[in-house]
Amino acid sequence: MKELDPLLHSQLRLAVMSILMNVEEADFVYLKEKTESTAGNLSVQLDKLSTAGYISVEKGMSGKRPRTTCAITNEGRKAFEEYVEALRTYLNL
Amino acid sequence: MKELDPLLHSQLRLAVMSILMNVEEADFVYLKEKTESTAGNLSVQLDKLSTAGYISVEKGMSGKRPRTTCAITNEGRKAFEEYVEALRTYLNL
DNA sequence: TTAATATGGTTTATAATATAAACCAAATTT
DNA sequence: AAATTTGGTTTATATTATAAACCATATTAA
Repeated sequence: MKELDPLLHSQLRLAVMSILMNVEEADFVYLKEKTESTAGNLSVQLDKLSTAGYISVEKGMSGKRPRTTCAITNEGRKAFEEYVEALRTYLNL
Repeated sequence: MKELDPLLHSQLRLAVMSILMNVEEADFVYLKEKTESTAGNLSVQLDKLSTAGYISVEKGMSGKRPRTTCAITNEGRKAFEEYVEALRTYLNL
């Protein structure tokens, strides 16, 4: 049976990747609301995805407030697709 | 976003459930070979699935050697199907 | 016949992971 | 000017997965 990329096989990281697959970019606050996660948990998981090269993270400013924007990378897209393929063999889809 | 049943969202337990979805029953040795897991890990994960009521575990004898046979329960089948449904929303399948 | 090895596991210790709590700086409101 | 909100990060803790160590019986080899 195929390996399931452990970086993607995590509920929160998978949710984030799932969102980023379908949108040009998304900011921290949006991801937090959509995934109903705590800020701390989200911060940690974004770091991991970023370190793995699966997403890019831009820390900028929106007016006077900080704004962190995330987008999926090509590598991330590829990894996500491979993960889905691997999962199919488990789910018989 | 839907919750992913943490009992099923584990590579080894998911692999076991996946196998048991497609077969009447399977014994310990077969599951170990198919999943390429260590005996210890498999034993622990089978216990968890059993405790959750997702599989039944029968410890018997095959000739002079012990033989542990597993089968999915209706509850397990239902949980697996719900897990697949929840995952679909992440994978856009 | 007894010592070594294989079979089919379980129990326990450890490493990895996810998660939340505590914290921080700046902006806003009271 | 004190309290609260916003947008996070860092660190501590709880949970989980995993393998290592172990156990009992059976088989094989010396």
